[in-house]
Amino acid sequence: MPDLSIDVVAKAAGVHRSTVSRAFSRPEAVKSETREHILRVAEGLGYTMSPLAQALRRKTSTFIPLIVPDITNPFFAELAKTMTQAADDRGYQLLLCVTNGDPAKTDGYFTAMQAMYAPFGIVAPSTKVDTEALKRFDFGHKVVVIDRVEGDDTVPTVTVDSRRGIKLALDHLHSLGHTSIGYVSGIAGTHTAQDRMDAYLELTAQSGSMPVVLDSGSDLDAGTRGAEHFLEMENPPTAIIAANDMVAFAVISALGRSGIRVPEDVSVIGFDGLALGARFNPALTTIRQPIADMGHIAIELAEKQIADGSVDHIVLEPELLVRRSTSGPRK
Amino acid sequence: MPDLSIDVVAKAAGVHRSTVSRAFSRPEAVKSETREHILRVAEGLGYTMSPLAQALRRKTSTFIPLIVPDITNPFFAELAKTMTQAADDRGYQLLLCVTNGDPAKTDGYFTAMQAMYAPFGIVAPSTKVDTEALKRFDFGHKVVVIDRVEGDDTVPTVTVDSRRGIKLALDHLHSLGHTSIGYVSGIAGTHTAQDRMDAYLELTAQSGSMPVVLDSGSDLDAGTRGAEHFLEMENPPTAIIAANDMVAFAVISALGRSGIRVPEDVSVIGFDGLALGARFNPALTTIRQPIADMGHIAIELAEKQIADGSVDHIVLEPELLVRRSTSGPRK
DNA sequence: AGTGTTATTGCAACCGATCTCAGCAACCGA
DNA sequence: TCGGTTGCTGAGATCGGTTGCAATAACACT
Repeated sequence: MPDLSIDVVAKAAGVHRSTVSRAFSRPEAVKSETREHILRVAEGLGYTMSPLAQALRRKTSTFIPLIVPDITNPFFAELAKTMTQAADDRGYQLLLCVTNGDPAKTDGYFTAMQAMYAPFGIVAPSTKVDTEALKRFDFGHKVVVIDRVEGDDTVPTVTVDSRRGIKLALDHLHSLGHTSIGYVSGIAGTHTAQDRMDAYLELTAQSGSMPVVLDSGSDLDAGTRGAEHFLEMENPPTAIIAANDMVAFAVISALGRSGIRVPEDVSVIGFDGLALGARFNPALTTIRQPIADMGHIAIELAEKQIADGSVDHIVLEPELLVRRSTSGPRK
Repeated sequence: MPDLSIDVVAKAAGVHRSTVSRAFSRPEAVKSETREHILRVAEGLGYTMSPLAQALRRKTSTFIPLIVPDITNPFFAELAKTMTQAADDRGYQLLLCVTNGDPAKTDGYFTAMQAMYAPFGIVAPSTKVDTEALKRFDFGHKVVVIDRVEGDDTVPTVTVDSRRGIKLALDHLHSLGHTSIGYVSGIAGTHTAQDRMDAYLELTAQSGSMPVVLDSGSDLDAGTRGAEHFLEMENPPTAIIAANDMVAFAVISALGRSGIRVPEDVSVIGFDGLALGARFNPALTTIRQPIADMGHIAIELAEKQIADGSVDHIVLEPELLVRRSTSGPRK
């Protein structure tokens, strides 16, 4: 395969480089028969334009980084999946960047994304977003954040209404007859995690019951610790809200290890709506986040910001997904 | 932030472009004090080289694509995670490409990877690898496959010894007293999936028992169907080997829905060793694949092939990971 | 001092595109 | 028929680096 450059196509089609370039990138600027001829020749040669060269010259590319802390977490995996699709649909190439929670790495990805002339980037954080860090980078590069951001309206965000989600969970549990409902907090130190916790505390207080926070840690073992705490209680709650599905899994697993059954002995409800939940034992009742929508919207927000400079903050509605991990309280 | 190019650094340091270039890319070709001076100036300016421009000129980049069918599948997610790390360590940038099993997309990624001058790529397939497709692309671009490849020794591969893994599972189950052991096949139509199945069939026959294939499908619902099949049997096996952890999850979940408990009523063992398995209910006994090693080795194989043209086929040893989903057969 | 090496650095072409500007036809109205 | 548009294409500079080659300086040796 002899190196295929714009010049060989040009020669083969008997026109100048610049005409070939236009035939591809600005079709209306070329007589249509010329264009078709060029396109045909290119097709025959199996030619495609070099995204590198394009990016270099245009100072803008179609690479768009998605920065996630941990791809092993199914929430981010599902997000990545739908976003790859969404990006593809619009002619972008998603570059998945995994930071493992290391802020230095996040920084590195930001500079890399600048160097690659990414038109914008998406960040799904595991910690509260450092808006200063965001600012440090040439703000010609837009970023949209999948979380709430505090005290800074200049960056577009997508989130789901945490309070509403927790309310759905609480209502569901109440309607099943539960009155003592515990809470195990989330994996990450995000605003979202914070919001869910706050919502739980407030709403529980409002309904006149006592909040029971089984664990408020923010690492992967919160679920396990929450379960341990539960086991030590004299009067444990009859239901547990987990701040996210992964934690719910861990809680149920740890409980099961001690012979506590879900939902017979205690109900557990998650938050996320992972596909995996349907295959858990028991299938997990949960608050579903519209992950696919979040992906699409994140990209739309970025494009919108570029187009007209507007900075939106979209808040999506979660929904209750009843499966098998919740039932009436044990008598 | 005024556009930072090699020229502004050169001017600031009082040397020529090419010297700056060499200071970065070929340090030994520059007098050490000059180099240090340049580096210091660059540092002060916050300058980094443009990977795009470098790749364009050098006709080789540090972008290395990892092509996976589905990032939502924890096996691939874990692979991606360790590979990002492994790639990083060696100065590569991993580009995660998700095909959703679409061969056309795979093709697309291949051409894209050529265009980006990727030195090589890694493919973790969901179907039998189409070696023809691999060949169609300029073979200057090396590919290493994470699966066995049939009838073609020109592609480096990494796999784990399927037969050995199945044997470990069988031995474990036998040692617990099981004699009737069923099998639910894997998600993907890979050679690996095939090998596991074949190994099960052969080894079971050798031990004088009857193989019981509960489902041989290759989609996500194999587990569910396998469980249904199990429930319909008059004399169901007392243990089940699932071709991979995800299937095992589905089997256990579906069984649980019908009141069958694991491991009390039936033992289930998976294959993969996903971290998730530890948080399943019950924690999953499984055959662990050294996923992290596979990632590192894949990259090493690629580098080795580039260096000396050698094409290796590495077969790794799996290991038994006993958790809670297996126990003695029910009396 | 004269000559041969070797270590450094500058020059300029090149990678594969884009884009401004200028040139040239064809076309329009007067 | 002539000046003014308009539509299309070619020239050539440019994006941010790399690299072979030439030039110069420094050093060694006879």
